[in-house]
This record gives sequence, C-alpha cells and structure tokens, in this order.
Amino acid sequence: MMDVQALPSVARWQPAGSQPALKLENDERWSTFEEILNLLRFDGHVHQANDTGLFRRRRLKAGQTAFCMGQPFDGLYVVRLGALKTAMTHLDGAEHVLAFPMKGDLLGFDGVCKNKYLSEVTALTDCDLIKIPSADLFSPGRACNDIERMAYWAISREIVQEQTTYALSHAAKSEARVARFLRIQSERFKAMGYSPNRFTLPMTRRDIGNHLNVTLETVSRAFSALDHLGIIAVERREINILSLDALRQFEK
Amino acid sequence: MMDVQALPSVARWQPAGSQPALKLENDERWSTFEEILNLLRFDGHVHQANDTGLFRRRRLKAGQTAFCMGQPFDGLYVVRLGALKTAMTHLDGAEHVLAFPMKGDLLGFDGVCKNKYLSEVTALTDCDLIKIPSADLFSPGRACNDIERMAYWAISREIVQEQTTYALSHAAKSEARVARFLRIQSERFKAMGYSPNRFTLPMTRRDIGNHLNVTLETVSRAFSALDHLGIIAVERREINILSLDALRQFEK
DNA sequence: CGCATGCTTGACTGAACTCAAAGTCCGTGG
DNA sequence: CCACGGACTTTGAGTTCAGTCAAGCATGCG
Repeated sequence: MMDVQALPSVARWQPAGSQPALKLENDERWSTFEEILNLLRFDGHVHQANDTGLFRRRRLKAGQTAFCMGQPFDGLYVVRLGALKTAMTHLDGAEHVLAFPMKGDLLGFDGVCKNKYLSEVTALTDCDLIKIPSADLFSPGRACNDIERMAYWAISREIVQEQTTYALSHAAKSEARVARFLRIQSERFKAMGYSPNRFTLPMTRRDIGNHLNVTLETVSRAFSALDHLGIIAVERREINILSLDALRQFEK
Repeated sequence: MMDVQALPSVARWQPAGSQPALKLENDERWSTFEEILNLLRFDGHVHQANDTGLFRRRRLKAGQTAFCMGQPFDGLYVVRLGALKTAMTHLDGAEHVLAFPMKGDLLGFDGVCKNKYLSEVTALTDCDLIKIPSADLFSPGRACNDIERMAYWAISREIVQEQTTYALSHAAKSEARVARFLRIQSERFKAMGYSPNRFTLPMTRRDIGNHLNVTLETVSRAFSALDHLGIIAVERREINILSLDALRQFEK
C-alpha cells in the first residue's frame, strides 16, 4: 500500500490514525494552486484567476536537507507530506532547533531578506514539498492577486506559530514545557486531520530537548513522569494522550 | 532643544551619542514612502512610482499601547522614533516579552493571519510610528510593486530577527545570554546610526529577564559580573561596552 | 551477530530561582 | 524646599530544579 515500505523505519513514519495513504497515484510531480490553498488551510477567498499555474514538487528522503544556511534563496516551500526540522547553526557550531514543520506548513521565508536562506531544513521522514518560485512572488508583471495574498497570510501564520513556540519555551518548569509541547503537537495533528490523541512523534528526544531548551534526559524524565501519572501513555515515540485536560493543567 | 523635556524621565530616553534631535520641525503628521524605505534600511531598488502616497503617523507616550491582543488588524507600523516592547499574554495571565522594537523595525505582521493582532505592543519611551494601512497592502487594484516588495523584505527581516532572538534564548548560561543580549543591542544601535559602545537601555531588568527567560535578579547579577570583569561599565540603564571582543567571548 | 543510535534511569553537582533587605532615583505633594 | 512613596536595582543566603556523568536496555541495520 504505502510506497515507502523498503525505507528505514523512521521514513515509514505516519501519524497514528491517519487514513491509509490516499493511493498516491498522483505521482505526477506538479501541484495546482488549489492544492496549495487546501494544504495551507487558507480560509480567505481567492479570485480563481490563477488556476493556470502549476507548481513543481520536490521529494526528500529522511535525513536529506531541503536547503542549508547561506544557500541562495529560490522560493518558498509548502509541506505536502512528511515532517521536517528547521534549525539555525551558531558561529560556534551549536545548533538550535526552531520548529518541526509538517503538512501544510510554509518554509523558507527567512530567505527573502538577504536573498539567501538563514536556517537549515532537514527531513525527519520522507517528504514531499511544493515549491513556490521567487519569480511567482516578486515578478512585477504578474497580477498582484491570489498568490500574494495567500503568501502574506501564510507568512503571518508562520510568524504567529513562531511567536507561540518562542513563548512556549518560556518560563515554566521543564515538565510543563514538555506538556505544552505535547499539547501543541496534538493540536497540530488535529489541524492536519489526524487523531489528536494518538500520534507518533517524528523527532528524537534530543531534538525535542534542543527545541525546548532542556536536555534529552529531562525530556525523557518528563515523559516518564506524565506516563506514571496516567496523563499520557508513552512507548518510544508513540504518544497516547489519555487526558488532555490534565495535560493542560500541567502547563502552569 | 528636545521637545519632550517636560515628560517623565523614561520618556526622555535617547540613545547615548545620538545626534541632537534633528530639529523635529516636521511636525506635519505624514511620512513619504521614501522615508519608510530609509527607516527600514531597504537596500533593494524601487521603481519610484509610489511617490504620491503619504502615510499617517501616530504618536505614543511612554506606557501607552500601540495595539493589544485581539484587536482587529488595520495595518503594519514602522517605528520612526522611540523604543517599544512586544509581548504575548498567556491564558493564565503570564506575559512573555517577544522583542524590543526600535527605529526602523516593523510591527504588527502577526495580525494578518487571523485578521487581528496576536501580540501586545507597549511604548517604553515616547514613540512615533508610521502606519501602513492594510488597504495599501491588499487592495487588488493597486499596482503590485514597491510596497509589496518592501513589505516582503521587511517581514522576512522580522522573521530572521525573531529566529535569531529565539536562538538567543537558547542553551548557554544566564550570563552568556545577557552578554549576547547586550551585543545584539549594540549592533542594533549601530545599525540605527547611534554609538554601538555607549547607549541607554530603554527597558527594565524585569523586561530583559522575561525576554531572556531568567529572573531580574539574574540579569542584575550578570551585569554586575560583566562590570567587575571590566568588560562593560553599567550604571543603572547606561551601558558602556569596554571590550566587544570580551563580550563575544562570554557568549559561549 | 555486533555495532550504532536512541531511550531510560540513577546519583551527584551546580546554576539559577526564591525570599529578603537595603539602596537609588524620580516625581509628587505637603 | 524637603519628605514621602513608588518603581527599579543591587546584593546576600538558602533551596530546588535541571544539567552532567554514567550505566544499562531496546531497536534496527549491516
């Protein structure tokens, strides 16, 4: 059924409770503007004048990088399938995980400013991205319409998510951060149409810890603690949220 | 000379070494597109076709809020003068300081997504903002040109700054974070045309601590430590960086 | 099978938080 | 003018939480 059977286990990752991989017959490597709007869950209205354009897709295997820091900017990407991580590498080599983009998220907007990407994007699982070339965003000849509006909207959403994430790393004890992280993951899976209660984390404890600014041991201990309390059930990367309310209580 | 003499001290705030307030005769409350480009330090090229439009300014006294969480989105703002803080308030009432916007920074883009602002902006000093109404950004009739391009560029820069800030709050001991904070402040003052070595912080220790995710006491102790080491000279909010290199060493 | 990677758990240590007191600056009002 | 109050800052002492180091287990891959 799934066309990635032969790949390493992490690549076979799918959210628990997801529909059985809708046939993937559409192996033609192009996406319509409408598909992008659906992926982004854009709720504004468009003029339907852009139906003509097609956008090229890009496949990534788990572990591959979509783009690196310093690479020249060539467009934005929308995640069609899979999970990734974005990170910044400091001068001293230390890495900071910024986010874990998944289906429907937008990538690469940090590249517009200096005309090169300023973060690094790595696929955690096999991925399928859709590219929106910079030409489609900036060419002055093109009608200033749907793509523009959608891009603004999506970028704004990314900013909000980033702010929220940043706020997430704030204050609170380490266990509370982990609880908040799980709650937010749950909401994201729900927004993508998957089960908010049962899901499989695509990232390692180390990545989570880096993201939340705690050590991987602390993440592990927090998971165990929440498990012992009966709030969640953890088995490696399989998460089962038993009481979302209790989880929320833990965030304070 | 300065037209704010009668205001409380925090309102009289000016970066040390700034030019003596260039006459402020331009009390007409409108700004040109060119002024916005200069403020943002936009380095792309524009078509000069937008010279006609004028943008309304908005004055704020220290302590006033530019906009609150939940307020309907009505446009972006560029800081013309002064310093502010942006913050998110959590459900439980806890506040997280996201950034300290100053001259040339862009505000309000988090409002596009849900059509309402999702952060709260407070003036730390008397401020002068320039408003870019949402109509100028989205009206389909308008030529898709300079304003669009500038907005993209500026937003991307904001994202980069936010990512950097987020990464700043990462890892490292509290003293290192404070050192990094000072270094970044120094660079921002330099970018605004002020002295990178001598400046006055517009925000309290509490705000800095909140922003860096440490307590105000820890910030104070870090300042004292850096002072005793001869790396900086601190006197309340007056900062004098004696050795930028030593400060950088401290970030690791 | 053996190795590499990732995860869990324990014991110890140290850095940052909390609580507390005192000092400084500033604006206000007597 | 000076006294007062409030906001901000500094510094100290005790405590707690999370990092470090280390060992052991599970999984998956060659």
